[in-house]
Amino acid sequence: MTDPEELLRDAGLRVTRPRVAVLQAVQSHPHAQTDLLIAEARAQLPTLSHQAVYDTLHRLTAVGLLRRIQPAGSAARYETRIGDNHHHAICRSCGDIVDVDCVLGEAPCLTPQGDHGFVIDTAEVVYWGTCARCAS
Amino acid sequence: MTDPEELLRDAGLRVTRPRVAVLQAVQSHPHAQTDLLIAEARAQLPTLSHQAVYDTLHRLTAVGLLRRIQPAGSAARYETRIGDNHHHAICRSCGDIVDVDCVLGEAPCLTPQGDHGFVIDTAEVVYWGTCARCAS
DNA sequence: GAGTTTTCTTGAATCATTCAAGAATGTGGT
DNA sequence: ACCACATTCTTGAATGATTCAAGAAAACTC
Repeated sequence: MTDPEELLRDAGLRVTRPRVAVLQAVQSHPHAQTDLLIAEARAQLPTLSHQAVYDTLHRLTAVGLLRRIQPAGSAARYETRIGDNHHHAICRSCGDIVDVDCVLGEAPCLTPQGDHGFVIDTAEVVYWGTCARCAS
Repeated sequence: MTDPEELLRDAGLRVTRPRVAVLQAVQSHPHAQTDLLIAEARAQLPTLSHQAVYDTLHRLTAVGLLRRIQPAGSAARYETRIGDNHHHAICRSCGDIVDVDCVLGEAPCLTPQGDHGFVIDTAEVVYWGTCARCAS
């Protein structure tokens, strides 16, 4: 199911032009930063305010339609692939991000030692390196 | 070896009062954010500028004396424990960070599948959850 | 189609961080 | 110890992503 209107309605949110435009922008540009999403959404809806995009991204993240990624040294990024415990590889050179399915089927490190009484709900893994293009 | 002056000299850096004060601040406040480190360093050196602290933190990170951590939703944090591939558990409620030694002795997920040709040098793991105090 | 609530626009504010230029300080050689 | 030079520090302004606030516009309900 990738229809923006349907996704919004099923999440219990009002279906508005700004929300549809933002969701489509994220769908077609995975891992994009907010400023690119603003530009993309404005291609559909030129009068759209940046604030509406910020609001929408927060809202969609809160209801679970989007996942927010905030790698060190980068502004926030968003993706629609959620709930499958995948991780990310980030290029130190160009900042490009690709999805990575963890080798270990299950969430790998969910029971660390010496956790000081933490109740852990998520293990987030980021692979830092150099992408194929930058490596050559 | 934890003597600030010696550490700086061995790293090939000039030993200055600001650098000593900043390094001591990080040593005694692991995972602290920059603003706290500025305050702590100023307890030793009241005239210290914030810019000197930023410069010093960058410099010490570049030469490997410090490690920078930038969890989602937080300003940059620094620690002196480096080079041992340890990870962090972060409390969603209070933002507290504790060190965690990974269950798997070796860097756990350094050979992900479908890496799209990435040359990966580091796997960073962040455990998100609730700390003991906030859970009660 | 009217009312109510939610959402959007506009414009200003915030915060961590960075930039830039001149003053101060550390270090190696005499 | 002192000098010269390079590095580092202070000061003050600028940046950029994000948030705050108030009124206008648009959805959904009946």
